[in-house]
Amino acid sequence: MSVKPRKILVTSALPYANGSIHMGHMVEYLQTDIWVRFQKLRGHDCIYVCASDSHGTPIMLKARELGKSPESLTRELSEEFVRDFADFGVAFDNYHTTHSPENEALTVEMYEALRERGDIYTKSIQQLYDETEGMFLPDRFVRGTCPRCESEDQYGDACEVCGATYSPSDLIDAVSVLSGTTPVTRESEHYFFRLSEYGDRLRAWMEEATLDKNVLAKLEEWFAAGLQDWDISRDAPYFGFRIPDSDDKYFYVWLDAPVGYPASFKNLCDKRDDLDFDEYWRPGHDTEVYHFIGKDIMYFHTLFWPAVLEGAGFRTPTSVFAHGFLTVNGSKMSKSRGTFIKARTYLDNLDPSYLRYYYAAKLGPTIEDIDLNLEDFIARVNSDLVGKLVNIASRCAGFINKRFDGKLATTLPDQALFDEVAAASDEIAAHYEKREFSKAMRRIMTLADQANRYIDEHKPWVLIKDESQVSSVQAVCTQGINLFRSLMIYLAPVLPAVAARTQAFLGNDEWHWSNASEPMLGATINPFKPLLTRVEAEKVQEMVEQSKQSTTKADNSAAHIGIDDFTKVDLRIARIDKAEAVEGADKLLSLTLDVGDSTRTVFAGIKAAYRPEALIGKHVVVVANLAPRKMRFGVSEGMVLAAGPGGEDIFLLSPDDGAEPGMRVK
RNA sequence: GGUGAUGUAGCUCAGAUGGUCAGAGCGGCGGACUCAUAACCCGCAGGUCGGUGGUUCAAUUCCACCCAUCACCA
Repeated sequence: MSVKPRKILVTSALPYANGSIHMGHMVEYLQTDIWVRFQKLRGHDCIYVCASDSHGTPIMLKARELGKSPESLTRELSEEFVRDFADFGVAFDNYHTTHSPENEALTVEMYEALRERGDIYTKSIQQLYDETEGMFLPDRFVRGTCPRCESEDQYGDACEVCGATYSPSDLIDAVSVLSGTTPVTRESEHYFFRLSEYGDRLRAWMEEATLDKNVLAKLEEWFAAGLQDWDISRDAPYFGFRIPDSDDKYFYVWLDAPVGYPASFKNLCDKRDDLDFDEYWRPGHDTEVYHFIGKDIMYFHTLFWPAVLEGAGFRTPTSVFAHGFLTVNGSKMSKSRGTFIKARTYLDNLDPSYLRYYYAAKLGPTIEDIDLNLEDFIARVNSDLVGKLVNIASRCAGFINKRFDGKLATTLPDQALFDEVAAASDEIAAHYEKREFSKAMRRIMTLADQANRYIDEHKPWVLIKDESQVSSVQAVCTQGINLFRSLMIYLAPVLPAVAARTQAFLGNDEWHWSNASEPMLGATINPFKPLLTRVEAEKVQEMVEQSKQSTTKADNSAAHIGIDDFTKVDLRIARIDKAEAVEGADKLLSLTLDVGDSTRTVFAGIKAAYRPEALIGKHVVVVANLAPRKMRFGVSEGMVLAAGPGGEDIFLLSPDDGAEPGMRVK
């Protein structure tokens, strides 16, 4: 190609190092990897960097819970991440960590540049403080009763029941998740970044960044609400970088996390002598920088990050590409259903090529969620990849190998058909470039259908029986193999492993995107071995089962308790005297219980499983000394024991005949 | 609660300044073939395009409201 290669730097969002990589994460890494491989195949200089996001309160606490230092926790997880990604064929040019000297240096440099400009100021704020733990509490570490709907046990930032948003101090009966004690309000000096001053520059940036319309809509929404300054500091104890000139203030993890992009790139520059950091991160160069992210972190990447870069004298991203979330079988990933599938669990059972293709077949450039429907996954992969695509090579290779000594013909019998496939090159490339992977896959599969139809029409298995027609068998199969080869080149970004096997099959064929338009003739190919085998439904089932197991194991691993702990729970037999639906509650039944010496009212979330009238007279087990809870519908004075995942599958515990209300369970 | 997105055949998804825009793949059914990892080829089935109103000669496509799902609210 005569076109000058573009210089492109691509990133995926940094995985947070406090848990394993799962199928949802993989949407992003596979989407990015496919795009990067496409750019490389086109001959561009494309660099793909990533890193582990290694700071913040959740990591600090997770490490403490496991009895490790945050450094070793994040190092171990990073090693796990790297293995998972590599096994999925995600080919980073560099993988680093945000807990690195490069990141600290760049974060401090940006901070000081912003401070010099006057874009940093301090302000005293009030925040909840856990006196037992000796630390300020992030919103998610405070729970209590929603101030609006009075639902209990809600997070400090929002109510999951009524959707209200508020600050932790608004909660009724707020409790620290860490110590269980009631937090107090304390003042603390925090550092703020004047994001509010950046409205015009951000607007200018979003014009030139050619963002997806959904991203733009979201940005407009935020602009309409008004840009607020950003609190970039956190109090000690905190796992992160200390703010210069301060003893006990740290940079908020979201300040240094995106700096991990240039920091990882810096780390790569130090290892290679053909890369210039400034060419990619200072203004005034014609390099391109793209961030692939999930739709949940758009705020950080389209407002804070460009503003910080702009203010600190760095270049802003060329664009930010946001994708949607993953659902499995139509719902959020669920541990109890076995659809919360870790990357490693998948790899233990299935070929990564399957998932790469399946995601590609569903991904577009929008923030729409995509669904991993496991039945559809099996059907789609087997039908498209094995039945259609690989089949083209499989049905031609035998003839070439057995009858023609592996030698391809020197001309194509149907140049027009080959030209049609070659002519799709630009269209498919345009789809890849715009991240319209699903359109690219559809186009490629339509061409695969044509290839199969061609073979069907020319019937080499019939021709081979007529000695005078033998040479046309070689021609037809050479046509088929060339059609297959071109399609595999188009698919190489999605299926690098299958592409590599194909290249070996074709005699170590070297590939560039443009090779798809040039037939391979007269060459000798190798014996055909299956390039990809079918997805086995049992393996998929096995993967789901293992995903269920890994969570039950976690449930069972709860620490042992002593008999003293158990006897603290006052379990009593109770008889249901009255049961009725609660007005306005979808799940609750109001139960009036006879517990021997008294009656009490208990709300139980069993409406979907039991009809009220069927419960009257039934004996159940109740936690009698549970602190009364005020609910929207009244006070619940205990808890009825039941098992099951929920919904219609809830099963009340009941004693054998003879047990009387008030008897203690022990 | 506010804001945004999504809701099209059993499944996964395309689609249009409003008028051949009711489609593809898979599944299903029927047929053909036997080179191929029971793959491939031909044909059929058929969903009032989430619901209710409205604008219009005409709406799945525009508007309003409602319902469901997802996300964000720094």
